[in-house]
Amino acid sequence: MPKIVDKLQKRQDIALSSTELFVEKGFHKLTVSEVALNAHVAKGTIYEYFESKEDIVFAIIEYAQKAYDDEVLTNINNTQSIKEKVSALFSLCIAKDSEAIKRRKIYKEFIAIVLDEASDEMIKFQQDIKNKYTNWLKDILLQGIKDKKLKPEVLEFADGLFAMAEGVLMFSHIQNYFDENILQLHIDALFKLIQIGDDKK
Amino acid sequence: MPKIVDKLQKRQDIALSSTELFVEKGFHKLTVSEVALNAHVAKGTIYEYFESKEDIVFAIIEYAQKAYDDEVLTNINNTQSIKEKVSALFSLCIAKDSEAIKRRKIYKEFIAIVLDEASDEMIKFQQDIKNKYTNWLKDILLQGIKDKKLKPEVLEFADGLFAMAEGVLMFSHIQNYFDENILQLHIDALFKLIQIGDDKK
Amino acid sequence: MPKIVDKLQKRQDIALSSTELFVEKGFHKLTVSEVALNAHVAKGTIYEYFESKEDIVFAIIEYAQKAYDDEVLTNINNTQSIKEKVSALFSLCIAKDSEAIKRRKIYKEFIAIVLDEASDEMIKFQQDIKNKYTNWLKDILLQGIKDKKLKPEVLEFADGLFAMAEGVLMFSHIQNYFDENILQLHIDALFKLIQIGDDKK
Amino acid sequence: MPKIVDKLQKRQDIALSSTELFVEKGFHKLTVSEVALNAHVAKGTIYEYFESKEDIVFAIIEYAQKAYDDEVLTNINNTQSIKEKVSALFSLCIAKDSEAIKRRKIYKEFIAIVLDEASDEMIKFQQDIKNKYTNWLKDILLQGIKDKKLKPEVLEFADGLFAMAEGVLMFSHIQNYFDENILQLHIDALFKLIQIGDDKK
DNA sequence: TATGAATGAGATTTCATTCAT
DNA sequence: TATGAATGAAATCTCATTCAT
Repeated sequence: MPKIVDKLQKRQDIALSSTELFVEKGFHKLTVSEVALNAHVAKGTIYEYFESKEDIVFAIIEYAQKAYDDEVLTNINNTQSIKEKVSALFSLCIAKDSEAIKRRKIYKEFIAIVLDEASDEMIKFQQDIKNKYTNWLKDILLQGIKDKKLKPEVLEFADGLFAMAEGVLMFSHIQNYFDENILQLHIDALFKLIQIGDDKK
Repeated sequence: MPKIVDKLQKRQDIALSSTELFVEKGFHKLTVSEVALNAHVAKGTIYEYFESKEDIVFAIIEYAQKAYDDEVLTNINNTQSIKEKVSALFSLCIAKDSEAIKRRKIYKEFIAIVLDEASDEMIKFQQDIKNKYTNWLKDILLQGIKDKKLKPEVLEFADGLFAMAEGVLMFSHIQNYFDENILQLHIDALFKLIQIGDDKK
Repeated sequence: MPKIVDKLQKRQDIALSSTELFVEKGFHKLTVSEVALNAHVAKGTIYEYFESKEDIVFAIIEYAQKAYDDEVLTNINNTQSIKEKVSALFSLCIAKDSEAIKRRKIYKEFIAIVLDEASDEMIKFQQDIKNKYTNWLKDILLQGIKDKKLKPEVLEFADGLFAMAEGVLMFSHIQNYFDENILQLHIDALFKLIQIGDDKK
Repeated sequence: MPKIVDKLQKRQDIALSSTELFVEKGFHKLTVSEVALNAHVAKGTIYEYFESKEDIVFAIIEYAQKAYDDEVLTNINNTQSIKEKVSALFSLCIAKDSEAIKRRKIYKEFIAIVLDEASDEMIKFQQDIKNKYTNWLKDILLQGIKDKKLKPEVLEFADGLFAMAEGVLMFSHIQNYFDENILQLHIDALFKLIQIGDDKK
């Protein structure tokens, strides 16, 4: 059993050490040799911990996603207003710091892989993310409804909002696109319609 | 005197003949040899009409997009109600016929390429599509506003709607996803909020 | 018969028009397409006047050599002293003007081809050049002997001098090599040994 | 533990095993596939030891040159008279055995490459050879001067002699050229002029 | 005679993966 | 468990030459 822990640990170490590299190069230009070099292990060793290059990249993505999820949850809990919570939920598509840029790149690379040659495992992963975030979003909105701050119809928009965020991400490499806080604007516009009364204050 | 060839025509012929192949295999698994075989020309001939493999794929995408744009415009003009027009605009993300499936695959492959290694030319192309469709959408919505069928605020949702459609596309490979008419539902939900009066009828 | 003249003329035109190109790119990097483009004829037309790419390049070299030979002869006749005549003979390996640099490049490229894959025709051409120049050189030296300005043994050095000049050429791409007037120095050193008496004046 | 390989040794093995092949075909017609076949390794393996085809060929040339240098030095030391030492130095341009023919071919191919598309590295290598041999030659001549067997002026001919040898090499493929011992004749002629007194004995 | 579209063999190089040690 | 040498399939692209028109 400690052996298993060790294996898992090393797997994670390798994946994490190559995250930056993956961000820079993307799936197709990342080579297994580079990953090995970066992790200070031999090329053959990589295959003791991963089944294939795809497996490596998937692990990188999973670890990054896990870390991001934790952070998002924390941020949601640390904010008060509904809109802030929603923004925290979608920070991937809103934030401008370099960490966010890196994460966007990882997520976009993930989507690129899925779009190009979706494996069942990856599709499942994508679906899980979608469900997880949509559920969190619904929880937030439900609370807003309970607190009479949002109209009940708002629930219908949870999925749509998530899709919108995803769509915004797909344009994020366009020059100046993020300068304009696109998703935030969309959220604002939507909230005008679904908030109850007192936004004017 | 030499054989006279309509170079543009032949370029299109080659691109079109390989569209199916591209849909099946995607950018990375498509080989120039296959394209040549498919077009019944020699490998070298391909390079008389295209500069590189990327050029081939881009041509395939461009022709497909052009054909789709024409169809969309026609469909928009052939429908009456605003909602139908909007649905026609987004038919890529709504339709279920095999032709639509193929087109979705092409578009998704295009996005995958852009996400993975965006060339300026491709980004520009993506941006142009976005602008074109958003403008068409705004025209439709404006008409709705003029006809007092839509609240003026609706204009703010044009970009958001487009992003939403794009996002929906990014999930379109998920099992059963399309059975539920996702984007149509989102549009319906949104229209409830932005239509004036008589939707209840 | 006028037809033949025309053919020859056009052959020369094509060759001459591509001389500059050949100087720039060398045999392996020169393409037949470029030659055609440069001569304002179609690719196929080239093969009406030349048998192969090698044939084109050989023609370029031949015309250049012919022109150079004529010039050398003129220069030899226009100078008085023996040493000047010898220098005129070897101007290819001595001169520093851009025209000379171009000619050196052509000749060196010719040697490169011969060294790499000597065809009988090319070897014969090289041999002819060698014989021609050696004979001219001998004529000059003979005159010097007759005029009692050179020791009779000097005749033995004709071949050696030519080889020396050829060898100097083989280093001519070395940085600063030509600044030092290498061949002229060698000739001067040799003349000290073979001149009769009065060089000190 | 992995198979331990002396990378340098293997690099040399591959280069040496392909020397013959290189002699036969020259740079442009030598293919990496052939090199691999010849060395009984896979094509990919070649690239574990060499960066490019040019790198392979350069290695072949370097190893051949190194071996030749050693041999020349030995031969110089094993002979007594100045003229013999000089002949030993230039044995590349004099010897008639098959080994010498092979070495000439290698050297000529090297010159062809340098003439055609000189890389800085290759030019430097050529220059180093030139300097090395010229220095050795000067050492020999200096000893002759010290021993009062050669006139001091002879030193001025060191560079010229080397150029002459190089030049002779450039004609070495001409039919019957070597039968006549060309360079030896040139050397003899020169020595008549620069030797002190007693050559007649 | 002139054209230029078509050819297709062939070359270099990359890199994920395997496996003997 | 760790290694890293070896693999070899596969991919893109070039270009001299041909030939139907």
